[in-house]
Amino acid sequence: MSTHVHNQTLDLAATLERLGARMTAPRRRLAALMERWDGAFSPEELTAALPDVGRATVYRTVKLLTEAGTLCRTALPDGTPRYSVDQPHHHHHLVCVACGRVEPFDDPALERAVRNTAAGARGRLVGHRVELYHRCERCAEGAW
Amino acid sequence: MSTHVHNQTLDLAATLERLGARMTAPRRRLAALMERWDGAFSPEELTAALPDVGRATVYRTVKLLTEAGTLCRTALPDGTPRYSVDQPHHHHHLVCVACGRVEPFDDPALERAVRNTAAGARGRLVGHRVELYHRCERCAEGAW
DNA sequence: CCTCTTATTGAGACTGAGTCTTGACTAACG
DNA sequence: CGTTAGTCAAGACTCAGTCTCAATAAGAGG
Repeated sequence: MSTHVHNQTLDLAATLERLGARMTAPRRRLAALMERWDGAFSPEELTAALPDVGRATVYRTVKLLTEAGTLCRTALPDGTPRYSVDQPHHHHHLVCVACGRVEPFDDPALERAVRNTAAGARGRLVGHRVELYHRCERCAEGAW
Repeated sequence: MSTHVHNQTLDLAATLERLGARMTAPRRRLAALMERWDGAFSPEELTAALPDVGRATVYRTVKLLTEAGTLCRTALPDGTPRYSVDQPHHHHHLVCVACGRVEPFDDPALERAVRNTAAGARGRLVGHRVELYHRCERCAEGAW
């Protein structure tokens, strides 16, 4: 049993292993940062937090982890990207319109409703996305 | 009764009136184009279709109409913008993952489910968005 | 350990969407 | 008509995201 609890959520080593990719310092630093990040983030924010890691590397790593299914990408209606460490199961997003924080949630009743709606739609359904916009407790208090 | 049926959906004249803005040739051309456009569009597509209208004008007009509530903006998960002539009532989007076409839909049962989920969420809910991704009939046939 | 191969890196050039600036134009109204 | 303020097109600018390339270092095999 080691002293440090290593990143279980991202499981970087396993992911890279699976992809046949190398474990490098920038990747480790990025993974650690995402892990301890509170909520969702954009590549820009990661770059700002790690100025000595090249922009290209940040974008490459985020893309890599997204394709590996480790990260989950979404976009606000204005197109701003939000990445978050993916929940292994199907889920949706609760987005704070003030601070941009994204929390995952899921609700079986909602899923059922979506499936029912889908049944009525023409064509082959391949997926769906639900986003709830709110003002989180923190922002509601602060009256931003 | 005039020979031409004018744009009822966009109701450009009324919208501009309401904003105290002027009715100009580029705006008329853009409105007509959006009106006859099949599905959702991006500013880029409008620009390509009307090469002699300046890019800035296209973006300004789209922004104007969006703020006026005449257009409705959304973004695919990859951030690509999709604008569509807004339905006056609350609705959601059925997006074809192959051709990018967006159709509005609404479903009272789904709305109820969202409202129920919202009731369980912390903070003040200010809105929601549901997107169903499918392969539309046209694309399903064509096997794109 | 050492060496070799090859993936990965950071710097910076590049791209393309979207915005801003500017001088010319014109809609709207008297 | 004449005036004037909103709007126009062109093109400079910005900024996120991608690509190129020479230098570096993982990690496998000796």
